[in-house]
Amino acid sequence: MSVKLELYKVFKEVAEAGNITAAAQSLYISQSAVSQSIKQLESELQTRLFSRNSRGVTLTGEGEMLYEYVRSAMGLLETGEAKLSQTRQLQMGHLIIGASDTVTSQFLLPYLDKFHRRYPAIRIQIVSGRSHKVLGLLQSGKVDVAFASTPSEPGSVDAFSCFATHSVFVAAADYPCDFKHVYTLEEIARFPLILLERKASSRLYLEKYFLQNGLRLDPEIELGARSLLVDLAAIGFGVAGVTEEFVRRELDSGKLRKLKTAFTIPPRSVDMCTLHGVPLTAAARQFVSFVKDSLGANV
Amino acid sequence: MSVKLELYKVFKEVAEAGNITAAAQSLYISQSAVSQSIKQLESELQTRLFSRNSRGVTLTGEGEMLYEYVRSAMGLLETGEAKLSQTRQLQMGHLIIGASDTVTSQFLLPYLDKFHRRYPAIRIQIVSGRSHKVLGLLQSGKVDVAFASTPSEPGSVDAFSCFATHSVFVAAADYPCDFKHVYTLEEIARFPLILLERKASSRLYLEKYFLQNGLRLDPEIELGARSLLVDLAAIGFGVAGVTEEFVRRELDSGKLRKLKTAFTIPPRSVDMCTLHGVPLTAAARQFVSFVKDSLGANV
DNA sequence: CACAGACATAACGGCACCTCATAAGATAGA
DNA sequence: TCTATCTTATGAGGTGCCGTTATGTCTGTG
Repeated sequence: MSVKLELYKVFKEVAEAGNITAAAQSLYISQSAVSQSIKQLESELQTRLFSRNSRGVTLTGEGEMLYEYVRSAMGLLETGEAKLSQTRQLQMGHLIIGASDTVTSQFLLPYLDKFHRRYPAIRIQIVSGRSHKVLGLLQSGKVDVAFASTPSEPGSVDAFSCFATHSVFVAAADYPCDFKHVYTLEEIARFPLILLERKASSRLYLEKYFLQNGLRLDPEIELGARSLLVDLAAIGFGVAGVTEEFVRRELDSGKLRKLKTAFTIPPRSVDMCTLHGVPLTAAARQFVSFVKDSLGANV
Repeated sequence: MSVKLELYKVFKEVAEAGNITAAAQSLYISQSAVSQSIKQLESELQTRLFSRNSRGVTLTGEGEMLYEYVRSAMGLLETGEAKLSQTRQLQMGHLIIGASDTVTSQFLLPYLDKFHRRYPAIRIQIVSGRSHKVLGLLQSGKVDVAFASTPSEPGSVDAFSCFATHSVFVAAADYPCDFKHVYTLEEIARFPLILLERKASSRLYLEKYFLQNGLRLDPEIELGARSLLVDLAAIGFGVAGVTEEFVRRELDSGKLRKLKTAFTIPPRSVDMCTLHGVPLTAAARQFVSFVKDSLGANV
């Protein structure tokens, strides 16, 4: 493979033209240059590739064999370049997003829908997972974009805040509690609590906040899925610690009511994260600006 | 495909090394050159192919896609070159010979056998056909070497005389004729004759010779295969016009006897023909010198 | 026999590529 | 936090290669 690859390009052209002069014209170089290139290639391969006659040149047996390989190889490179060009024009491509189910359904869905309608040739893949997991996938290059709260290592990822989540406590409208009363931390902690399982970052965040104020959270019920949490709260099992943005519908419909509190848990931001300094694929780049633009317009 | 192919060689190396400096060492050029090449490739493809970080470089999504194509393409070129090299060393290849069945069995066989034992990796293919047909195949490049008598266009083919064939008339030892008598053309023509079918060049040659002397040959029996001719003559059907060299065994064993003639039909040469000015494949070249050397040694 | 067409050869000139040198970042270890 | 040592990027400059022009050689063709 020490042969200069440019020579193969000339070789292919000559083989197809069957005529050095014509090949030279196709290549926009002089006949002399082509002649010399073929000579050089033959010398480097130590094989006669063409037989010359007065009406042009013809491939020898060996030349014909080589031509098949060269043709395929050039074809491959050409299709590679073509695909690259398509990708650049977002006419194909692959976008892998890491996000939790909640973020996907509560926030991402409309963007995915719009993006997919705008660029139907781009395959979108969602890898489901919590903040920590998807950030790991981002670091290892398994996903192009990750949606997470509280990025662990701020230095290595670029984060764009998409929306804030507020932790609140809710109960069924007919739950035996005073919705007019302004509850303290201690009072909240004494309710029969319904919380997410401990792996969820919002649960950990909540627990941490209470602990900072000297209180241990001891939930009555722990659940894995957010929808179950809402359902149990709605039928009056107790007070649920939830993210306000994700129960907006139930609050609006009156199915659940928010408890007034004397304290305010600082909101947490859900960020769209990409690896710092690592170039995105065209598709990912487009998706990111897509989301940023949409959010920027809304502000 | 306007991209300089050399850049792909560099690209592949860098992709595999994951490190520009290391790739530069593998390519025996400076790090700077590699850096510039990658930059140029990315600019020409208008696509970021690598992401740079302090410990080296990594392929982007697009780069990875392109790499697969480039790797395959380079692989193809490499195997092409490898095959070429094998061919040159006669460790593989293809040799197509055009010859009549008679020439093959009566003359070629020992050479084929020896050649094949010497270069077992070379596939030998025999295309069976008479002089005219195999010369046509030679002209159109379907065969590398053709064995024929009386080449039609002396200018365009190189012919090497392999052996002479002598037309003679034979009969069974007990055939009612005088083997002491010296026959004239007319006397021969009056025998019940056994000849090959008219397509055979030796038959045509014989007919032509008689015609030049004002005689039409009117055979009793016409046959397609030489062995049948011998068989029929042997059981006394008549006098057969044959090529002496091809009935040597029968003459020696006394199964057939030659009739003495007052005339001598000029011998015809069977030539090994190759296209003039057209380079042979390594295998063909080797076979031709093989035959020439063997015959030269015998002379 | 002259001419046209095709490939080969020779000599030269420019520019692309490579090298050297240095800068700029990032990481790891003290 | 500072330094040593990786990495890649960039700048400047020389030279070898490649392509150009011009001419030679050969072969069919009118």
